[in-house]
Amino acid sequence: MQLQYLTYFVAVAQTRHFTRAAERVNVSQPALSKQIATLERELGATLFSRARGNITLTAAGEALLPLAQRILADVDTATREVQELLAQLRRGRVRLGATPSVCTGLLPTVLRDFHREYPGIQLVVQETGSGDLVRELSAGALDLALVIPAQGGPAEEGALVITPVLVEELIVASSRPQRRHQNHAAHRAACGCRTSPDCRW
Amino acid sequence: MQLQYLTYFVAVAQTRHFTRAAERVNVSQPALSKQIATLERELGATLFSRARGNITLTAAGEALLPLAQRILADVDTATREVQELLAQLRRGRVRLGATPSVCTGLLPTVLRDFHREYPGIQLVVQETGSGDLVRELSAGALDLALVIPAQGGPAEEGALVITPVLVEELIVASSRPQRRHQNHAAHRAACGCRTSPDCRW
DNA sequence: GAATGTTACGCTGTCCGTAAGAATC
DNA sequence: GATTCTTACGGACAGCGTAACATTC
Repeated sequence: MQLQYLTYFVAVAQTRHFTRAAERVNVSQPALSKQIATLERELGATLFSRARGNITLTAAGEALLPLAQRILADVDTATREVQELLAQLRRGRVRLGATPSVCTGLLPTVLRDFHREYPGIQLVVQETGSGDLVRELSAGALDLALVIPAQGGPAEEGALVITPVLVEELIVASSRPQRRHQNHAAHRAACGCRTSPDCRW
Repeated sequence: MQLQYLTYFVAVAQTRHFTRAAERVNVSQPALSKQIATLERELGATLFSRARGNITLTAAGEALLPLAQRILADVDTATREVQELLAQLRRGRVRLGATPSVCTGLLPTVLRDFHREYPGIQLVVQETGSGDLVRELSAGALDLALVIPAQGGPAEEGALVITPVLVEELIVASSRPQRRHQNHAAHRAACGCRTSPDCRW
């Protein structure tokens, strides 16, 4: 099954005329005729009753028409929706908060990549501590904040949504041989992974 | 836009894996990969975030998925509905009544053609006068009757639906020169055509 | 013979599979 | 080095347009 078939089918059904349908879909009349024949063969059903100068839909054609129209409309909607989404993604403003360590270590690369992909998005970055960031987020002064969660792992904070993004290993360097910091195992158990599935860093 | 694109797109969206999606739709992985790329180029939007071993939908992909699924489901429904309709058309019974003149002149050819196209339809033909036919039709003993309408042309008869099918010229043959029967002009005016648009005889 | 749909035929573009490449773990 | 996605390339096939044909008015 091809979308083209349905386009041609609907054109003929609406014009009740092969030649005029061909003009409407900008194709030669024999090409359209053949595609309709292919569709009919594929369905195993005659779709049009070809009386000279009086093309009408058969029962099978009547059954197909509404679905064909809906399918074509959906295809149109699909492309349009994606386009509209892109248009929205291409302009706007994001107020992002982050801790000093994040701002120094991770943000520069991420912001560069983001700006390259969405040059129309205005980025406002605020650098302060995790506590302040959460408060400003709650107050609506920020859209997004990269914070270091309190001991015990991520948890819901009122109306805020928290998504684990990155788990870092903290290593104790010492002059005496020593095991890795025990919190590491706890972190992995809490998060289930080293890097969140949503994280592209 | 091709339906194939949407099929491949949905497969990748559901498996979150190009290789496994390719297996599911029975195509080589590079072929699928290329089609997805074509779809993305056509929409002007990236649909998947390709992180190694962690394919996820982008916002555009999320927007497209439900519509793509609906379109594919509709295509499936369309073919199935036509098939079911055909199955119904292929078996059944029609009780047809007709006047003696119709049974003699027109029916044989029509019945032969009809039976050739719908060999599974059982045809029961009853031959009697127009009055009786209408009565039996009203009583539900017939499904269809070919009658000669009362003078004055076709009209609604209770719950019956009447469709003009054929207008015949009646010629007076005489030893003296004479005009065509005057009713002929009246008939044409009433019916608007010599043969009804629905008539293939 | 004019109008209209179908069949025939060669051409082009699209899609496919195999093979090679690139990137990540 | 194994896995996984992308790029390259040659072949097969579907769809197109022109032309010829068939049919009906």
